[in-house]
Amino acid sequence: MVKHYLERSRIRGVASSRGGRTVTMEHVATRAGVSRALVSIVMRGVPGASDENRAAVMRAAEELSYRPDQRARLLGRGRSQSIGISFGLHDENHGETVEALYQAVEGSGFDLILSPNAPTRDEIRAAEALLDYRCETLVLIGPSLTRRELDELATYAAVIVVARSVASPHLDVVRTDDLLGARLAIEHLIELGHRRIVHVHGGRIASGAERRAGYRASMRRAGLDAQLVEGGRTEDDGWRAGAELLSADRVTAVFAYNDQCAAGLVARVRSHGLRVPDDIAVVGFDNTRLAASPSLDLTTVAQDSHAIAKHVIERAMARAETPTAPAVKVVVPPHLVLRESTGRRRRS
Amino acid sequence: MVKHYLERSRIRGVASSRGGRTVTMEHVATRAGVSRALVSIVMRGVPGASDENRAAVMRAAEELSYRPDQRARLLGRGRSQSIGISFGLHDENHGETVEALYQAVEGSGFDLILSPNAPTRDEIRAAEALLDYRCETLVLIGPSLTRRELDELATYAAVIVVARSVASPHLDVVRTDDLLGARLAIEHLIELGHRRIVHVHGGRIASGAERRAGYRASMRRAGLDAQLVEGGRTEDDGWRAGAELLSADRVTAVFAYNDQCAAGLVARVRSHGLRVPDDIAVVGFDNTRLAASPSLDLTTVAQDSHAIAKHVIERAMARAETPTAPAVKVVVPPHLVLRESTGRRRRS
DNA sequence: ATCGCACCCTAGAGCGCTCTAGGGTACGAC
DNA sequence: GTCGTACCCTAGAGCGCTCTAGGGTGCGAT
Repeated sequence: MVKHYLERSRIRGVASSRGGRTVTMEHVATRAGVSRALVSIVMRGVPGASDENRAAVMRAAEELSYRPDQRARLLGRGRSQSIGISFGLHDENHGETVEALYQAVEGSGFDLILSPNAPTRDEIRAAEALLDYRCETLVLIGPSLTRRELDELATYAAVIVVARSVASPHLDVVRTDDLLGARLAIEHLIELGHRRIVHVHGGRIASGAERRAGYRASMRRAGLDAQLVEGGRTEDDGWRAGAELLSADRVTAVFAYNDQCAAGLVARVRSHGLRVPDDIAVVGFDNTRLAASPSLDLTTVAQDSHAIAKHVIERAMARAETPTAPAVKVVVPPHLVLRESTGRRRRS
Repeated sequence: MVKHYLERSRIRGVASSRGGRTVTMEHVATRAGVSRALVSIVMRGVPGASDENRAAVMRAAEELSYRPDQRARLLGRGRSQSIGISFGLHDENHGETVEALYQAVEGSGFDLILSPNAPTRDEIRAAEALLDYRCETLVLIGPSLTRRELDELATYAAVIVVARSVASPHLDVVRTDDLLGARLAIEHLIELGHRRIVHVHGGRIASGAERRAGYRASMRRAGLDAQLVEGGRTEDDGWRAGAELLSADRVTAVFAYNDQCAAGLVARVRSHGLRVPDDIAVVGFDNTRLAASPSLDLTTVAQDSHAIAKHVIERAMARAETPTAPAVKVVVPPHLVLRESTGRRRRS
């Protein structure tokens, strides 16, 4: 195995000449005895080359272990054909979506460029980095930007907001039907015989309002009283909410904003000697790995990240065609995953 | 606010002409009344422009809301000056490192390009994507590639392995001193009076061997018997290991492979009515958010991700200068974070 | 023969930057 | 006045691709 990098040269011109580390299309063309343009045709997999030459080019590329330079590719084609993704580096659910996006983009000819946001790297920063790469479309997962900021971003590139609802006419939105999700959770609990069902809500976080509304509507429909307790997205929030629950009267079931919140909550009530689901049933949201873990075994509302990803990519491609088309809002139905935290085993 | 994208044209040439969406250096130069080269000088922030022109260029750029095209930038400079990062999309600890890397790279002139790996996107795939962007350096966080595969990657670009030790002479390594970490954990437990200390280990996972060795050495040093139980990196693994622990004899303390494993373990022993730390003390590794959550409040070995990131970037820059220099192995000391799972409160 | 038409293939002009080489200019020293 | 020397600035040649425009070639139809 040749250590190519040992031969690497600091002299700029050398990189593209024969023998240097960087293999370009030129080298492949020469070796295969064809023009650069034809190599381009073959590498892009478009029609316009004879089977014979196609094979020759592929072989030459293989032998030189040639890989097209992505930077040059993007620059060369007029449109960048790349989709920028801004996501929360520490948000497990975002990771799920990103993974699904990679699967969905496969074979579409588009590239994904990631730009994480985190406590020390805000969303504006993340989005700007994507703009610098001339992404045609910005996919923002669960953004906490204001509507004004989102609209401004939309002046620079097409923007698709995921996992949050925004009414702006300039933004495509793809999100889970949180209302339905909440309804599935509540109806399940009611069916199990619960009457005093509390919602530990997410406050102003993305989707918080929708889940709250869904909870309220479902309770009303069943003729039950809604009872809200402030929660949040983290275990800490759930833990705190748990304390409040313990002091509440005869609560038998809880619908939490998300799985993490539910986890903290479960930990708290368990630490007070109560059992889940016997003393208190719990439903989460998102179906994260955590929910599936045996220590929690949490009934939860699962978002269909594959469907979401599929729609996002479709939207992105459609936008690339017709930038001026009116904004599209896609709502994807979730489904309920039954586990022990609502007594799956008792039922079966 | 003008909706630039509404004016976007499919006609290729138009993009660079005045009035189109894409603002190029040319436009800024014209507006500021200078050459493209001077705009380049100003945008790069290098010396060679008068204060007067510098201001004029900045103003023109501002007015046109110009941002240099990153793709062209990378292509234009001979060296790509970009560092590719491969990380586990679902690994919380990797996220921590990535965030620290973004902070560390700040102002260095280098760019970070992310490529996640996940169950449906293997590490080879992730690394290849980075090669396509002509990253000078590949930073692989906790890779589970074989040494052979790593060595092969090193023939295409400089490779820095993070959070795993590899003996190859072609690979720089930056990692936490796992031996020391294990020692800190064990010595802490011993100091608290524990004698029967079990290690729920990580098997063949990255760092698993080192932490095991550190545990063994520390126990031996204290004249105690080592006792290993198979664990892993997930809560499930910890949960399963917990079962085995419960049947073990008079174990009073556990050192787990990582925080997640510890969490599963704690959940299991608690579900059997045992209390942490009263009946059993637990120490984790990584100091993830989870460890800090009130439901766990886990004593844990904290990796210094900022120091690690700093070393990684330093290494990457040094490699860019002297690709042929011998491999450097950097070991960063961790520290112990005391929390309730080993009885912090009792001590104070 | 001549034309029309696929089908292959290539030349060459970009894409939007960077950076080298070299041209002015101003000013102090001689 | 001449030279040296900073200091600014610009022309223009890349970087490694893509893609349009157009040049063969071979073959069946006329």
